[in-house]
Formats: sequence, structure tokens, C-alpha cells
Amino acid sequence: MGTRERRAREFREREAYLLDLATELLLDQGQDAITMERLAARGEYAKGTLYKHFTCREDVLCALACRRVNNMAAMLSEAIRQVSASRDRVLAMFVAYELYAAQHPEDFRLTLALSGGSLTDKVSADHLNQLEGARQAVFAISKALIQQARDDGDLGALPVSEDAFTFALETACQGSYILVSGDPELRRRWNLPSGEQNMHALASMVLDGVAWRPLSRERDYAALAAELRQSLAPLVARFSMNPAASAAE
Amino acid sequence: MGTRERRAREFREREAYLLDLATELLLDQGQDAITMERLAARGEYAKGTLYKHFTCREDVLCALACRRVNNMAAMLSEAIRQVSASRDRVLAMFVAYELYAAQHPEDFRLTLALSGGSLTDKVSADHLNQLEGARQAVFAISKALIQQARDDGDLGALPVSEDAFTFALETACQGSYILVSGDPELRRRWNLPSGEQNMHALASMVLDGVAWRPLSRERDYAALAAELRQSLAPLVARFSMNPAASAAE
DNA sequence: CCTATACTGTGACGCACCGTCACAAAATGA
DNA sequence: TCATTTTGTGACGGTGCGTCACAGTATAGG
Repeated sequence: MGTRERRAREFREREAYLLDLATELLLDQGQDAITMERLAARGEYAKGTLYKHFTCREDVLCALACRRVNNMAAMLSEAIRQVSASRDRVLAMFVAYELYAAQHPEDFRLTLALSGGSLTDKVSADHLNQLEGARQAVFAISKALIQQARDDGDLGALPVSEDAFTFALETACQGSYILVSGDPELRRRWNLPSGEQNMHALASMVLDGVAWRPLSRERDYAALAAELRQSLAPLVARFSMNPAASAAE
Repeated sequence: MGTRERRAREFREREAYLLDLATELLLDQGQDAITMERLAARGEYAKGTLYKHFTCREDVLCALACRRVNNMAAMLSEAIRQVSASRDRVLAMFVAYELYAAQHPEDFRLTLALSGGSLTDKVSADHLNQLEGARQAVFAISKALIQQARDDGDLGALPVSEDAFTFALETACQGSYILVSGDPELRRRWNLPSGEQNMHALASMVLDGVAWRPLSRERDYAALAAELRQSLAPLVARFSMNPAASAAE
């Protein structure tokens, strides 16, 4: 009989259940509320059982972050499909980021918390790899866009390697949202008009800088951004609803 | 008799002493080692006394971060004085950032930890304001450079407000270093050549994008960056030596 | 159906840390 | 000298982590 398989399945299901619980706590009271103690108290399993799944508290956060990042990657993949030109897609990505960041500051703060301490020590290799994979998935989206741009002839030679460009673009973008999510005051103190219109403005500058066509003087990206903000809203909302998705199967 | 003044002075000195202690712990064993317990055990004062100075653990980190950020701001101010053209100075700033980030990942991780949870709740208003001031000092450097560029005629109209540009430039830069400091693996995984040459390459793209003269095709910024890396090294090293400075008087 | 064996789940335990508070010690100045 | 104010203390109640010896339960062989 398939005892082994059933057991393995049950194990995965329980892990998913525990992560659902953690998600609840995250949305409810912030990441500090995600504690082994509470997870055991609120859930159907005792502390000892939790440690069958996770090596430590950070491991829970890691697994949770993995889900969230996968969710975001999936959202971004869909978002860029709303338009077709390579540079339009970059803008779509940025706008989607903006909307998502506005709705899920906790996600960015979670990433942030995990970047802080060196995880490698305590976290299970498995969860760490999964998180790594999820992060790569996000980077991969940028990379694919750059390649599309090259294929479509929208982008000539870059002053740096393609990887370096991908890396720089992504870290700058993520980093900014992390900072802004971490300190909501930042935006206000710099009296930024309507908040959302800044990161993609910076992106426009970069893209103009590397001559990613059509340049911003050849096309009204501000208008496109406004449109995208409208059209992407439901998509982002959809990916907000089921935080439990992805990373499951 | 000047009892009041003496008391006030002693109070400040004790706070400085405690922060020195915390710095030691930070450099020794990382920020997680900074704990009220240890501070009391290693230092000359009991826990109760610590709470006369700091409202909570985060408050200590906050005060510590304030010092470090002030230190970095001072370093950056000197760094940009090594050259005189506005765009050269931006490059100097980026290179100085890079060198500093390489030598003080803990500083960035500290910032990161503080950005995570909302501090406003527990931290003393005093320390929070000081940290705020320190952060503004860093932003102010960028802002001054932009103004210099405008005055010198190196920079025309921007597609966004000056503040927004300052903000975007700084957050992108800081955010990237934060990410990279947080996860040293990132760089390796993206096999970035010699690591340091990437952020300022991105910056070059942005600056070209907004037509900050001289453009990168009119001047060899890679060579300048290499030079600056040499000439700024001792400066950065100097600011590394006395982590106890600034924020004192 | 029964029992030996493996696997699953538990929560009490030791430890580290937080932040508080009633009190001890010391400094002040009348 | 001594009353009063200021400064400093560490024991205490809590919360949370991660462990481990053990109780409970399923599985498979006889």
C-alpha cells in the first residue's frame, strides 16, 4: 500500500496548514506575532510538531517569504503580459511592483527581516533553496524582458553585462520599495506627489540612459503608467486575495 | 554650583560609554548580540540604569544607528570634495558608498533591522529624531550635488521634481547596498565581475538618462571610478577606525 | 486478532531575554 | 548632621525559543 506517499502528502498538507496559520498572524498582527508559541496555541499542533517541519522560527519566516515571493513573481508575470512592447512591459512591471508594495508592505518587511541576519546558519537547506528559487524567479522576469528587448531590436549594446544590468535594475527597484515599505514616513517627508509616480520615473531615466527604445520623448510613459495603474489594479487585487496559493504543489 | 550641568554631562558621557559598549558587541558578534542583558553584564552599569537612557532594546539600536549614519554622512561629505565637477562628485559618492558598504555590512544590516519594525511605538522620540536628522544629512549630500549641477549648468530640466530625483537616487542606491549587504551570496550568484563596479555603472546610466553632463561617452568614468577607489580607500579606512565618533557633542 | 516495531505528536523543561519596580545607596544642601 | 532629592540596582513576572523523553497511534508480520 502507498503508505509512504500518503504520509508524505499529509506532511506537505500540514506544512501548508501551518503556513496558512502563519500568514494569518502576519496579516493580523505583523511578523513579530509569528512565533512558535502562538502558532502552537492557535493551531491544531503542539510545539514539538512544529519543529518536525521547521528548524526554527526563522525557518517559518523563510518558508512564508518563499510563498509570498512566488506569489509576487506570478503576479508580475501576468502583469507584463498586459502589454507587448518590451519597454512597455518594464513599465508594467514597475507599476505592478508599486501597486503590490502599496498593498503588501508586510511582504517587503518580511524580505527585509530575512535579509538582515545570515540565514544560512539555522534555516533548513530545503526552505532556503526554495526561497532562493523564488527570488530567482523574480529576477528572471527582468532578465527575460531585457532579452526580449534585444530580440525586438529595442535595445543595443549595454555598458555592462546583461546580468549586471538585470541585477542593478532589480536591486535598485526592490531596495527602494523595501526602504519605502519599511518607513512610510519617508515618502511624506520628501513630499512626493501622489507617492506612486516616482520609481517608474526613475526607471524611465535609466531606460532612456541605456537607450531602450522607444525613448521617453518618443512615447508618453506617464500616460501609459496611469493607464496601467488602472488596468493592473484588479490583477494585483486578485493576487492579494489568495495569499495561501503558490509554493503548494 | 553647576550641579545640573555636571549631571547632564555625566549623563551624556554614560550614554556614549554605553554606545561604545554596544558598538563593541556589534562588531564582535553582530547586532543580535546587542542585548540589554549583555550590555549590563559587560558594562559597569546594571540593567535598571540602562533603562534610564534607553526606552528599550530598539532604542539602543536606534541611537547606535544614528552614530553610524552620521559617521557615514561625514565620510561622504569629505569624499565628494576629492573632485570638483558635479558629476564626478556623484561618482565619488557612489564609490565611497561602495567602499564603505564593503567594509561595514553591519551598518547596513543595522539600518535594515530598524526599517523593519515600526519604531515609532517604543523608541524614544529623542533618539528617533536624531536618527532622522542623520538620515536627512545623507540625503542632503545628494541634494546639494544636484543643486551644484544645476548651478554649474551641468544639468537641465529634470523629468521629475528635484526632491523626487534626490529621493529616487538615494533610495535606489541605499536599497541596493542594503540588499547586497544583507545577502553576500547575491553578488556571487550573478557572477558580477569584481563586485564593486556595478552600482556606479547603474548610476552612470541614470545620469546619462537625465543628461547630466559630461555624459559617459564624453568622459571615461570607469577610469575615474578606478582612480577614486584608490584615492578614497584611506579616507574610508579613517572613518572606519573611530566608530565611536560623531553624534557625541 | 494480537503484538512487536516503527513512526507521530506532545508539552514540560531549561535557558535567554525583556521591561518594571520597590527599594538601597549616594549625593546634595540646609 | 540629617532630611530630601537623585541615582542605581537586581530580583521578578513574562514571553519566547528549542529540546527531549515519553505517550499515543498506525503498520505489518505472525
